Amino acid sequence: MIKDVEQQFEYLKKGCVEIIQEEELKTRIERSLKENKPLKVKTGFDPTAPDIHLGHTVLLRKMKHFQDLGHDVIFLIGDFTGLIGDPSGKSVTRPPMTQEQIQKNAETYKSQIFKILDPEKTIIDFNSRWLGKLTSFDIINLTSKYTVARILERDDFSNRLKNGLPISVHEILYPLMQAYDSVALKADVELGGTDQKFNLLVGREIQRGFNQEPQVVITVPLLEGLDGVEKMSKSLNNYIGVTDPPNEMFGKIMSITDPLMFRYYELLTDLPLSKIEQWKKDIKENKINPRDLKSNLAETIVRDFWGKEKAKEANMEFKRIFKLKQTPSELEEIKVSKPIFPLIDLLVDKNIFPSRGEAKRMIRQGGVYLGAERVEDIGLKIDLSKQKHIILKIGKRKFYKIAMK
RNA sequence: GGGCAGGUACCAAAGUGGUUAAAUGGGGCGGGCUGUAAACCCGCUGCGGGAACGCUUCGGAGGUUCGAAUCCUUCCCUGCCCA
Repeated sequence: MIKDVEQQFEYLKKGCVEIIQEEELKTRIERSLKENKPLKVKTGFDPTAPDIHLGHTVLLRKMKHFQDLGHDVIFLIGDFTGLIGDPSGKSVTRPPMTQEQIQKNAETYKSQIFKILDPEKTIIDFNSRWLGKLTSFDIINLTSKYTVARILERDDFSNRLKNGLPISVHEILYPLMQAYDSVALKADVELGGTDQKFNLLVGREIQRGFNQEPQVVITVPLLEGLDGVEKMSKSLNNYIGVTDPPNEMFGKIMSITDPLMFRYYELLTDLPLSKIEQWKKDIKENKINPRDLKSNLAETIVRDFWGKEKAKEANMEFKRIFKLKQTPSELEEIKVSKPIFPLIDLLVDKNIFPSRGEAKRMIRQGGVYLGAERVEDIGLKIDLSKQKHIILKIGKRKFYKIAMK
């Protein structure tokens, strides 16, 4: 463990967008060292989306850095604030989650976050523990410590206000509730994505209101998703999940754009910036093929989650399929009970397409292949009476093996 | 409580009695070119049907009409102004 304040500070600062305030962080580190008392570092997570993707790992990696230095990291599951949902314009109050659901999601989180965090050093907590106990009096007391004008400063709110969109009262409570978490935990530091900056700052104000020393706020960048524009999220379906199988993970990374590749290098690997800058130069000067750099990135990331062997295999598999145009060595098998049946039926029954219209459209457009042949006829029947199985290919990357039961 | 403006497909946004399964843009998907990159080109994008065609959609429920997303009634929702 690093005993020097400046060194700790530098270690923590790397990769952050903002630290509010830097001096305060140094002071806290110093005190923590002197009193031999770890800092309490809080990070909140949504209870309804326990599927961790690479976007979350940017934050998790920073949490890990704090753990490396011996500080206490609190993985806070917002099971109570989840009832509100971080304001996003869709101002629906979500039904409360049952105890079982919460527990289940927590377990899922555990199984995923410990690919990065140290299980021994991670404290998992739930904010319903204190938010659920607040009385009406407590809530009024809490709301008295902040003003409407300041709440409405929040980007999302001011935009909606400007555009004549609704803002429900419960939504403006969200930042206050999240802020109260910091009071309840007596947090020294709160970590979050840059989109959380407002909420994190309210935490400081509310802590002051409760006569606590305001937390240091640290923001980390939001990772762009596969499209390279929107932030990575499950709902936009532009994500790479930490539980994605090696081949899938590898493939997804290979599909990103070149600029995004550098972003991923920066935020998802430990490579020094100087190296990354050098590569950018090399590409410009045609010294290096971006494709090779990308497969290197893919292998590096897959290795972090699946180990060296699997990562290598994924790389080879990728080459086999896309470079050598061979079929994957392992593919999803579809078992059928009849030897002869219309292809369309299969496509819909096995949920490859949501409707017959969609399936027909795809065939008409030449996106369906059987074996090496592109399917031309919508009414085509699959015949398994002469061969054991047949390879079905949808688009460029989906493969299935059809065989008799 | 009063006045005004709105609620259209994944999103944005046209359409104000038939020619509208609903313009256009974005997104998504497929094809071509490639490095599963970018850019670019072509196509598709409610459900069923091989097709002809049929069926269900324009906040909800009723109604007028041969015929409604378009007119009427009512309810729900949103924004703005006034109180």
